[in-house]
Amino acid sequence: MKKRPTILDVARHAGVSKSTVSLVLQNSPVVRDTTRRDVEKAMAALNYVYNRSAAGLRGAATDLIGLIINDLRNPFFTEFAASAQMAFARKGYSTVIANTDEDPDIQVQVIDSMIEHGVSAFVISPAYDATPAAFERIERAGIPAMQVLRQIDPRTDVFPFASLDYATGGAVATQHLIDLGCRHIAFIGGLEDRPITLERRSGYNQVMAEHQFKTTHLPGRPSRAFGRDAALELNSHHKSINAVVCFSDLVALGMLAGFAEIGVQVGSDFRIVGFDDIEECSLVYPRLSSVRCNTALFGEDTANAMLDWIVDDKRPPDTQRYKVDLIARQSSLGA
Amino acid sequence: MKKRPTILDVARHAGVSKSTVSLVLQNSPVVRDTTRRDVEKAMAALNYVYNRSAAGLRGAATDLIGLIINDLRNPFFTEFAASAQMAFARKGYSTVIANTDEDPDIQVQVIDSMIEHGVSAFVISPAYDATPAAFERIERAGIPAMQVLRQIDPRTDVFPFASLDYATGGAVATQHLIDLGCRHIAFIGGLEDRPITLERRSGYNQVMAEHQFKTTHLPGRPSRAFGRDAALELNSHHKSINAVVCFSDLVALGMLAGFAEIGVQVGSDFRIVGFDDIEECSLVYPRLSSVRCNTALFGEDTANAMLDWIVDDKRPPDTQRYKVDLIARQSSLGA
DNA sequence: CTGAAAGCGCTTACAG
DNA sequence: CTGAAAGCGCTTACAG
Repeated sequence: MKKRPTILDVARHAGVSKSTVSLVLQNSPVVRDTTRRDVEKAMAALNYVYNRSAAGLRGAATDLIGLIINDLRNPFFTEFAASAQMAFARKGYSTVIANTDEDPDIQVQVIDSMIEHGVSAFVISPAYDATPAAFERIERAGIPAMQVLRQIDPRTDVFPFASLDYATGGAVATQHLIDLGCRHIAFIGGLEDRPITLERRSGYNQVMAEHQFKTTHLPGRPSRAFGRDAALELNSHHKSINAVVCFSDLVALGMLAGFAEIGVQVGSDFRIVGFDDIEECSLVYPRLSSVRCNTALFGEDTANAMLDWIVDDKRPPDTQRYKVDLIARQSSLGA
Repeated sequence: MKKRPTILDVARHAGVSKSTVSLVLQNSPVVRDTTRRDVEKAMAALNYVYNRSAAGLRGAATDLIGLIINDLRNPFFTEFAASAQMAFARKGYSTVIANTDEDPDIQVQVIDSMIEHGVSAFVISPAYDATPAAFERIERAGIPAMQVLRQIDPRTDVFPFASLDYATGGAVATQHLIDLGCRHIAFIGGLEDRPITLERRSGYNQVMAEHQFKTTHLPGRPSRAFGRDAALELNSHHKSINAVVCFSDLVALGMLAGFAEIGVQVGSDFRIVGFDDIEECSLVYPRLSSVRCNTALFGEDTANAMLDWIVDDKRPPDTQRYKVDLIARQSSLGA
């Protein structure tokens, strides 16, 4: 673990001054091609590695992006994070990812740490109950930050918000079931009072109201376990319900498992539409209808929007809603 | 976005020299408590943020760990990465995560980038077909690195390897099915010649050989889609097979879906054991028996092993195999 | 196009 | 316990 060569070593080896080496490093057009080649040869020979700490110290912007995710184990967020990270990587940016596990304290801690590391931007899918402290620190540090998927700080003029058009998704799913002849449709899952629950359910509420159908909501955690319980619950206490829009695919998949246990035929006896369209939807039996959020594209677009901001100073709109689509499959259409 | 205060500003504000501030920053015991308090008050008042680039430049080790994952979208790797990241975070280390998507070129690129950022260690679940270039660069940079889950570089004395005891897992799963009376057991899934496939299958092969039972292997991608196809395939062309050890839970879950489609009762007509024990196993119907790998613990232990290495200079063993357990559920035991 | 010089914000001996 | 000084490896004007 001997000392690494510096630009001075490279300069000596190539027979130029260290400024010239620095210029080559920055791809300056001002350096003669032959000189550039000499320098590059020297760097290769000496096994030179660029020291970003030194560069950052002198004022050059770092190419580090902080990506903070409330629940990295959830496939939906994983997909988002992986897509964003790869989009950043394609443009030469490195990503520091942290999972906060919905813990506001961890969130503050990782934000502080990333600020110290000099990240040049934040993309945050925040934990709920985040204290204002989290965003305050970012604001004081003057670092551009976007909130995605959950709007915690109301000042979207400071922290632009990007998410998916959940309300429309809920509406389209509900209308789809009505078009199939369903009248007794429930909305299953989602923790009460959470913005995302409210958004997804608002579309359902609105369409049901338009048709003057009665709404039913069984709130609950967005998990398979809750979905399974909900299926059993509906079967014993809400016999009239014969179709559901689920808060998430995990809930819908749990319901699929629950109905399989008690022998209810999903797709004919009972129709289900999930939400998110995770990969598994097209692979389970029966195939699960779902509102596709195209998380991968969303992650990529968010990354690019952020790069536009920090590179070209083109600030994203205060609020951006990406389109969602209904993917109809066996669980609502039948076999 | 005004300039941030430096230790010099803090020193002035607190009426001490900047060395003293630096000492406080490093929690040196040499500073008087009252002085420390003054300095801390000044830092709070000025909204001081520590500049790690500057510190790193002067020689202090960075607290950055590079975590490189071949497929971050796979829940198994997500779980590993999230656990490792959180274990690092608990000890005050930040993690740069990159997903290589099995692309050796991206892998080389992110390794280079992380070296430039001065990561003080690498934990790598490498892409297959990685050129030796990837590890060579790390070696030349003299950065401690562990390979996990896949051993690409044979020099485990340089790059310690940590994984799970897959061979024993395969053996235990097979023996479990034999204990239940099965004789015609196949091993389903896993790409041929991949080390992990060979390891997981070797346990199966060995136990089958001990009992002088005939082995059957249907290789294939570790995906739900392949599992579903394999179920149909077995049903039409391998009628005698009535039990399987699957390469992964995804394959097993796919088979569950496939058998559901064609009306085969899993748990009685046919027994299935998966591999990995992802969360979903205990939530599908029928509950899926699986070889539990305890990925979360593995991720945490790996992180701690790495910290022992870089903090206390306690190098991990060349090869480490973490224990796996069979979790028997309905898909093998019956309802 | 290239060189010499100053300085980014810290840490590290070294005196006191 | 605290101060003054040097230096980490770069970048950035500024001359030439």
